[in-house]
Amino acid sequence: MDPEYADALNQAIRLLSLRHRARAAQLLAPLGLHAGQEAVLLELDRVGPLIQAQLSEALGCEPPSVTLMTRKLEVSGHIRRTPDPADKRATVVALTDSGKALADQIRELWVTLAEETIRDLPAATLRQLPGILHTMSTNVDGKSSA
Amino acid sequence: MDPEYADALNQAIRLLSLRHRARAAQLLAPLGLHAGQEAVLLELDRVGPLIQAQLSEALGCEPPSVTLMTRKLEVSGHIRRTPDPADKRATVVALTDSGKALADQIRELWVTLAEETIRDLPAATLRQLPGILHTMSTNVDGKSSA
DNA sequence: GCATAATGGTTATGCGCATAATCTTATGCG
DNA sequence: CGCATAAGATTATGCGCATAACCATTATGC
Repeated sequence: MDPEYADALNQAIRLLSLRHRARAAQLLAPLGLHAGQEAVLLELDRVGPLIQAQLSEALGCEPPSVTLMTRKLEVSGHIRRTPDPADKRATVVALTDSGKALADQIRELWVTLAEETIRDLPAATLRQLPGILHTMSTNVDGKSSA
Repeated sequence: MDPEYADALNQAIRLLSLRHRARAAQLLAPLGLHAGQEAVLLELDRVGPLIQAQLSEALGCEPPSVTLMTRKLEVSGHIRRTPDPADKRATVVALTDSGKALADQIRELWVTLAEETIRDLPAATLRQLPGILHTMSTNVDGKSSA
């Protein structure tokens, strides 16, 4: 492959990551949230209470990160962490009412973020875009291939 | 816009960011580099010595981040930081020989990373992809609009 | 020509991510 | 059973990013 193309591609992905995350942080700040925490709330709102291991899998980040993030969301009052009666190792994490309310607000913010992001892209591109991004994610995911 | 589409899009971007960065980190680790440092070396290799403010602009991250990253790359011996004689506030950053050699290796790694990333994507998509990513980046970049 | 603003850097602090090591509980197998 | 192994979670540490506050230098405008 052409090294210039490779460089342009990797750089573009890196820049998009930085900027998209930065913009998300701007939008989430008024809610008292930091970028990354919204994924926890949205996931819990989608599928209900989860074990931290399941949450880790869903978020695509490692267990230690989940421990710290959930702890902070707990002290903020948006999440409840209770020991799993069926498995004494596990702790199940669930949304509080405040967390549910926040999830709704996040979803609204995310519509505006998505609209900003795709501005001026043709409709045909928009139809393919989620699939393209998903393909690239799984392509580069070490856990599935290796 | 459809909230589900927005959610899927934002989530896909977040996941791609995490995974692409994680894979980059895996590839860079044997070189003794951490994800993010490669951008410094590649940029300096592209355009030559830079003031930190210019580097900050080019990398898309804030000056304090540049201070810390360049310091670490300096102690690793891949970069030289010298005071700018023309402007006593500025410090100019340049690659050492070791840094140049590393930049070459990074470019090779980035070809394999890019090839992995775009596996199974149709050629038509590949032609548009850099433009799409760039459009989204600038769309979501606060500094241009706000 | 001097006060004021703007620019370049750094320090301090905090968050999200990572890996490595450790502890506890579950589970599989002889 | 009992014991080795796996799985869930945490602690410690380190990096890349951010913002806020601060200092030193340069540029600006009356």
